[in-house]
Amino acid sequence: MKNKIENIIDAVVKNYCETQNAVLPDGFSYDLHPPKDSQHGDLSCNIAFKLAKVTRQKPFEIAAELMRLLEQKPAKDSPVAKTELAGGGFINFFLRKEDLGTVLLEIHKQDKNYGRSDFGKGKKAILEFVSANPTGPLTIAHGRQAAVGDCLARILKFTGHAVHTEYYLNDAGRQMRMLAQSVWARYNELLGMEMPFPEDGYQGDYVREIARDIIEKEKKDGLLREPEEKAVEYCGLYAVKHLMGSIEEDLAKMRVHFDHYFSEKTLYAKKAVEHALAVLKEKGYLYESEGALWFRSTDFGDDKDRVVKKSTGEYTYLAPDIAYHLSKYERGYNMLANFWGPDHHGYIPRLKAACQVLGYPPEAIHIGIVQLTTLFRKGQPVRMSTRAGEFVSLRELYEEVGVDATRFFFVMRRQESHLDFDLDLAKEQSQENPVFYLQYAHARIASLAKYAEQGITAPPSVAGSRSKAGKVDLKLLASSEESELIGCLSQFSDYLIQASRTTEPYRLADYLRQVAACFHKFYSHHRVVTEDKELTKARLLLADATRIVLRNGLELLGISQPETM
RNA sequence: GCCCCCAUAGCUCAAUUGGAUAGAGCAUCUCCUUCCUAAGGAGAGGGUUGCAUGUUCGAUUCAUGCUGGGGGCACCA
Repeated sequence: MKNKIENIIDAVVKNYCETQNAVLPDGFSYDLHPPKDSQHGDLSCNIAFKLAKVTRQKPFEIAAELMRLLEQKPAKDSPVAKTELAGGGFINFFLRKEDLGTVLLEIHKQDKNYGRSDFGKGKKAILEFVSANPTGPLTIAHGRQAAVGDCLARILKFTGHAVHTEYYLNDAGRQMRMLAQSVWARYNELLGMEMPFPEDGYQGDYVREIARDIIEKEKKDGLLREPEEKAVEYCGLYAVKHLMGSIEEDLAKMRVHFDHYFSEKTLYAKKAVEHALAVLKEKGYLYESEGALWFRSTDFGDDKDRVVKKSTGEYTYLAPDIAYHLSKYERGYNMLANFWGPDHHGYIPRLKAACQVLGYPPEAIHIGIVQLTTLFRKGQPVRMSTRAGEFVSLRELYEEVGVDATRFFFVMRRQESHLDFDLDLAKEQSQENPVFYLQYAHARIASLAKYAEQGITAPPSVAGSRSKAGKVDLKLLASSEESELIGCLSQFSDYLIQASRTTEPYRLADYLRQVAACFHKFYSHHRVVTEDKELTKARLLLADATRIVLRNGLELLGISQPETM
């Protein structure tokens, strides 16, 4: 429906430009969407204001001229019932009720595909997120990154991108050695040997448990008789395997899927780091100073140039990371999105710089921060500290409040904003809980459909209304609540595109709340199943279209869609 | 000291690439159920969008400065 209006407007604008001898600049665009105030019509357009910039004429006069042209050459088959000039230059379109409602038939026809678009045009996107070092269980912070990244992956797929998700596994650095040494120290301690615990070692109980596992399930006290170097290495490998197992288990429980776990180690094995630095050098962004190798990241807006190879001959963290991103480029991904914790804030400019050198245009690079979460219990913040080993793990969270609430709370705010997570609210199965508000709407519709099927007046079932959808009289859905709900449902795809463009899944969560609110409002104002069979049919169609949007939307958020509550 | 982010109702947050009278939820108060799930709905109160200047037909949105809060400034990862 919107497309039809767009075509009409485009034709008139073309016509107008010819009479004015005006040429539209590149990237010229205008808005066409339902206005906040439904009194302003079903679709509102700001084209006159935009044209004013080009032709330097008054918006109101332009709009008046456009209206004149519109009336002069009315498009055949136009769904527009009335056009109105208002607010100093807005052109408002009022659609015929029966045309407005055709979106409901569209929703039924497309069903699980309703909301899909080709916005991404098949672009190959690679999403990297979580990428937690396997030095402990996943934390709440990782959980939010997981939820945001996974939702975005689902949304990008739905909006026409070829999406690949990856977890970058730092299995080669100093923290790995520290983990190995920590486990080795606990191993010795458990066997009654004297051994000081490493100064910056990992204090958490899980380290001791891993050491105990090695003793009980694998080696008994055998490691003591091996060369220390080998024993430590064994501890490290065992710990990584164990921790990654637990991490993957958490992610699976959270319904977060990764297509690939990319090991940092493999970069060294393939000499990929040398290769990457050679590329930088070839492009002229590498230089030597004070015995170290530097990347000239300041050419791309970084504060200072960055060392990639220390004077000791070791690589910094940045070097393999550049190699990793070169691999993304060489594997053909033309859009990349990374989600990191706030501690990586200052690291963004240098990696963006690197990605640009490697060949990515700036607009294809989306490196974003997912801010921290503070848990609240009884109005008080819950203390979390990884250092002391007393953190609240992601597992504890989703086991306490459930995966649905966990995922929803994690994505319901813009990811760059700090999140307050009210544990009591998330567990409460009540009106105050936003995730239940959505699920309740879905369950209500399911229940409504069941009721309709066994209704005394024998109205058509929802399934039946689908097959006979063409016979539904859409004009009957004329109340403001019904129009509002229809308008809301028709915007599903717009919001998904917006979420894709900004890489912000919270926009979908926000939209679904609108859908649920519109439905609840409609439901409480109008009885769906009545003696009036035609009206019942139309309203059931509307309810079922709402169900489809809610289901598709919740699916994209990775949240279940209960039939009963 | 330098750089980045944030500042909207008492609280938590929205406001569609700059659009019409800045909206929800919570909290406070009032009301709605012989009838499809009241886990819902209707209404009231609550705002100089931190301050100032500028750009614009139009600014919560953009620019500059200031105030207040958070984070970052490694040959760490």
